[in-house]
Amino acid sequence: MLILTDKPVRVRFAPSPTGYLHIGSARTTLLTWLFARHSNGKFILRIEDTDQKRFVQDALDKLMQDIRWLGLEWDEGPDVGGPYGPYIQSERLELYQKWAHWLVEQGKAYKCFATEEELARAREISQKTRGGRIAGYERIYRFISDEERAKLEKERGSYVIRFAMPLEGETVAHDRIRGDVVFKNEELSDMVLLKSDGFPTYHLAVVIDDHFMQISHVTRTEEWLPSLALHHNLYEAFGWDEPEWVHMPVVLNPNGKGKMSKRNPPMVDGKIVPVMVNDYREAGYLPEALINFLTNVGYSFGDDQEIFNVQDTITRFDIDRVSPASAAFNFQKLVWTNGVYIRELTDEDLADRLVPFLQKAYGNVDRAKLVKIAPHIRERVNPLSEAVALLKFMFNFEPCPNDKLIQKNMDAAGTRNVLHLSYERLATLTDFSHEVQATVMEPLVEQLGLKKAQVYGTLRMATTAQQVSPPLFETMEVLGKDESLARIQAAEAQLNGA
RNA sequence: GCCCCCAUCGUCUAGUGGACUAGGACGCGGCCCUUUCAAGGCCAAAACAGGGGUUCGAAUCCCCUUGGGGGCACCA
Repeated sequence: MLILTDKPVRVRFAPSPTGYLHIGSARTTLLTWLFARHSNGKFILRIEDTDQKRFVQDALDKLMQDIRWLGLEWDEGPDVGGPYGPYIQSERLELYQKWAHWLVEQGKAYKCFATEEELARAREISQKTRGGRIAGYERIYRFISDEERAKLEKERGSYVIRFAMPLEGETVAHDRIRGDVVFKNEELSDMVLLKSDGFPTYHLAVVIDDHFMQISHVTRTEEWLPSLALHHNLYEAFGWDEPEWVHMPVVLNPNGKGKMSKRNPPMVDGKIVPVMVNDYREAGYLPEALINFLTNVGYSFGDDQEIFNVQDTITRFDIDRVSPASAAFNFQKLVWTNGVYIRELTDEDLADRLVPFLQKAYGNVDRAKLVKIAPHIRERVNPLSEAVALLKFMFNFEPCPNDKLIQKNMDAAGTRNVLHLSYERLATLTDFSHEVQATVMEPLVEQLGLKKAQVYGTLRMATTAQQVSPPLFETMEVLGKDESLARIQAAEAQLNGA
């Protein structure tokens, strides 16, 4: 692909601080960040808080926390500063106001005094008389005389500033991954640039900030494509060099119907698929797995490799390989990817990552024990929060009732017998390793003429009270001889009492 | 409704006019392994939306249709 700009790469992620980070935003942020890192450019975080009505306390902190958790560090931003600050739009109001009025002076924008009612009426008339077309209905104050304008300003006081779009011809903007995008000017509206409260709209703020922050490439999702004509014309009106446009595909629901949305959470296998990055962290998805997975939503390296680390991803990333087509969120593949990463963790690392989940559920946890059990649960905890249920027997053991103790095709007497004989054999061991346990237990199974599932199932229920647990002998080894035998004995006693 | 974007297995995708009897991965199905649950191994099913062109030759280029997505605010 031909290089359209030789300016140093400076790209930004510009969220509106309304809550946690959306998984779709995370994907867009990731691709933007990869582009910056690959190009040795700058990745900038800018906060677009120009809607006072949507202000959410704490949202900024949550947002930054989520982005950092993913490992997408920014070079310039609200907390780290930088040469083009401030990086919060509400702190840049004067700039927007100055340039909005400059456009008015140049005759490229105008003050609009329309009330909501006037606008509604104009829209209605436009719809009726123009074959359903509503573009342009808002131009009621575009062509009035200077005298009228002065009069209205005196009478009404408040106004918005609208951009005067070209009325005929075409607007053509070039997108890096879509090529030329053509708009018929007669279809376009005069959008509001400066609201009556003096705050800019997104359209004005984004163009001014991107210009003054020297943004080289505007990366955002497809949702913004319809306003590309406006932004393109704004650059022209200001007489500024246009950045390169890069409109990325959106992330759709797992079923491909509609954007991922937390308001209508997608379902897979009857379960809700998390939409916010924060939910993935709390469920126990590894950030590196999320990054790996997200890289392949709407992007691919072109080979058959599925697992790659961040460093390789940065090195090999090529923005021209971003697909123009929207992509469904393949939740099952994310789960699989997460499993791959979990299995690659060392015992220590896995234990460390497990601690917060177990601590939350059971209070203080013994890390040394976790390290010991780690190899036996590695392929059984995906996401990590599943460890809470799987390891309950270690941290909050509650003996199981007799009916659970008694296995398929067995009765109380048989079960008691299994427990008793197992106890006797295991009690003789000085080495309680799982290998040695097997050497005494396998012959017992044969001697009893029972199935392994029956004998081991009985012991599993006795020692863990769980239908599902790590492998039995390994589990008893970690539990220790004393504790294991005590539980077996207690189970037998419980059965005797019945 | 109008405007914009998009179109290969169920899903993510490879593919940039001949190497395509279309490759990989997830998922699904089967078999194996197995003390539960996983993990793992092997095998299989599964797609170029349709129609016109262009070309010696089209999954690849063009047009139309259809389908999907996005947008139509003093929200971003």
